[in-house]
Amino acid sequence: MDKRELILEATLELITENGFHATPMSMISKKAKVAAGTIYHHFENKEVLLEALYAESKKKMGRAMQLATVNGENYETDFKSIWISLFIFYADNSNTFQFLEQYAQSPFIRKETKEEQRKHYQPIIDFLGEGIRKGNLKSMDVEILTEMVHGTVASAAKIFHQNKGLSKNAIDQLAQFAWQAAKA
Amino acid sequence: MDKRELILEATLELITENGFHATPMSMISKKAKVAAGTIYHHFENKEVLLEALYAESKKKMGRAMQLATVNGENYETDFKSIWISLFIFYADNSNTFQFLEQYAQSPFIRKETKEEQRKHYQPIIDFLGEGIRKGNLKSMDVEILTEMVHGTVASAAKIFHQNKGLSKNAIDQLAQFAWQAAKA
Amino acid sequence: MDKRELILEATLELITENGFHATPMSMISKKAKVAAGTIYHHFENKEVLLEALYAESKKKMGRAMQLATVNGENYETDFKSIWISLFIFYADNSNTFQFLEQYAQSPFIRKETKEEQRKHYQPIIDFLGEGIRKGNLKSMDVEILTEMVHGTVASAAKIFHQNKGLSKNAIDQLAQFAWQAAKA
Amino acid sequence: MDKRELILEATLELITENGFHATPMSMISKKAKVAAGTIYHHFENKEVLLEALYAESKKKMGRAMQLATVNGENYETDFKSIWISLFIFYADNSNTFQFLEQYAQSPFIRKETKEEQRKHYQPIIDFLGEGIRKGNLKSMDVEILTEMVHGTVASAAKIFHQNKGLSKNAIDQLAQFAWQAAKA
DNA sequence: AATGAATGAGGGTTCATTCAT
DNA sequence: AATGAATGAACCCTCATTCAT
Repeated sequence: MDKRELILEATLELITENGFHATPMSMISKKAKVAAGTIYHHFENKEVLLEALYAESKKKMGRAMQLATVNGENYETDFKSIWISLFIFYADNSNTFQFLEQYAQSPFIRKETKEEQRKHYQPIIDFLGEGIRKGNLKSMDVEILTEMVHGTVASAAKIFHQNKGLSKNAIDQLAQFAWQAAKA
Repeated sequence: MDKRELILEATLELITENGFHATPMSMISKKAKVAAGTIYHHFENKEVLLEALYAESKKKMGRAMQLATVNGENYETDFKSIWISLFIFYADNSNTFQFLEQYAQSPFIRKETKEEQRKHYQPIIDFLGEGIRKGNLKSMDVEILTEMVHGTVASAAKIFHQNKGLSKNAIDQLAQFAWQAAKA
Repeated sequence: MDKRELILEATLELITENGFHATPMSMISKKAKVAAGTIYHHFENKEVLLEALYAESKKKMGRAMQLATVNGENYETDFKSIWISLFIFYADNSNTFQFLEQYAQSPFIRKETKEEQRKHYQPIIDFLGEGIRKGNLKSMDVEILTEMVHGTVASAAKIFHQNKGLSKNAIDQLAQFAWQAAKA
Repeated sequence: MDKRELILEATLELITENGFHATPMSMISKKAKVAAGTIYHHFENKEVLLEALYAESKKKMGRAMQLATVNGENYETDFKSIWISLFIFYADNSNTFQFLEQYAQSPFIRKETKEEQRKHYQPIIDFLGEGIRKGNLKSMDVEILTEMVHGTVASAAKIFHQNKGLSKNAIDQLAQFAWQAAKA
């Protein structure tokens, strides 16, 4: 397996468990079964490693949302489909979820990196923007609405991980929670 | 001013800015204008200092919510009043908000500490539980509903701090967002 | 004894023996019988430690030259007296001599530090300048003459240390060597 | 061009600029446009590379002095001719000069290597020895005299490089400085 | 209670060297 | 002969904590 991949994986696991500063490079190298110096062949330093992990995670999140079945016939159905896709991604990838939550606003990630990775989030912004224009959603600033809707997914995922699971019914109820909040 | 208070204040400010591990005790002692050893007269070690800060912050949050005018006449009005009280506390105390968000789930805070500080949160759980029983709110697990509603406040506060402000109108709209989500 | 002094002394000894990069801070701390961190209480980092040592050494050199008996009656006698004073300092302080020779032009010492420490050398420049004006010495650029005369002292000191000693006679002969070179 | 030669050249340039320990093998390999491993095909390790460079440099110095026109008619003229030949070599090859000055006494060069490379210096020792015997030069230990005379060349070269040049006149004056110092 | 110099374990990072290709 | 990814020991430096004052 690619060493770069092994390092990123070990980093994700350790960093969500211990936090950035409580995860020494030596611990990462041990978990990745790689020499300490090898990490530095692939990542300039610890910060760059973190940023690479952030970029990788955002990319995966973007891909997950594109798996939602959106056919444009019924806005509510499409909305819930996207909501559930993201929820499932967060539920299935607890480390990635925690990592993104924790580092989204941290000073470890440079503004430019965040800006650049925003592209993976653009489709959902567009979808909500369209909903606002068409009158399906509340007439709000689209950035604010996006943040609020995303907040409902994040809260739901947090509950999922605390509970170590959630029934199909409960998930649908939470999607409904989000939909009623956002709809016009 | 009490040295203990000065230390806690300096810690809050520095830790939200830099994170736990990127905030040396020496930096705290400098900001608090206190000798390094003095911190250890008031707090056994760095972790204990953090836990004390957590307890203090939760207490303040609890007090803020008790300022809401809840008269029991109209459930929706009371719901929004509490929602806005908490939001205002988070808006006015950005460091405390950030700190609680960041460390609520971090491994730095021992489970027992978290459990103990839950008491400050009990009134709102009771209020929502009553709403469910009375049929004002969705019939959901009260813990789940509480987490979801709290999530809307946290998202709103995050937006407030990113935007560096939010109009009265926008705040009311966000309270409405939460209410429509939660109501039966 | 002052820890700062102990550290400087250990550094001088080790650095002349091994060179800057071959002398780990851990080695210095061990020789000075001081914890590694203690060095950093007295010197910001390794480079600053080196610069402090340089400044200290230049100061000592300046003091040594002021011990020469210069009465202004006979220029040749005064010239040789100064020459021998500096020679004796270099002979008696082999480490300081080696250190100054080695680091005088090294990139470790910042230009500003060198400029600043030049003051300890000013008296001899003045003395040689006066000799040129009065016709006692060759009519040359005073900086060049100073460098050449200093070179003779340095060469003599090098010989002294290689030979592990030099007779009074030989020293006088070398002072004479320098005088004949420099005199008009 | 021969890779061995490229490596030696890169090493000379980098080592005079940064010093031995501040010049990683990777830096040398990059400058020489050669893979890291390739250096180890030509030189057993870093120390051996340094010693090879030392030997090469001493050889070049020896060759330069042999270019002096020495016809045995006038000792003073021959003395100055040799002095100037060496000076010109040091002036033209600033890196080699610096390197030899810096590493002549350093612990990096083994005694045996230094002994072996002394052969390139033998002709000048013989020339000065003859001058002493014939009464042209001061009656001194020939090794001491050689060191002192060489010191004047080295000082002159140092001045040359600091000044970034020196007039023909000045050079003659410095040769005269050396001659008056050494002559009987 | 308060101070701050001192400690030394442990962190991020570098780099001489190896070895499979 | 030549390559360059990989190694891991060793470096500089930081910082939680102690303790004599």
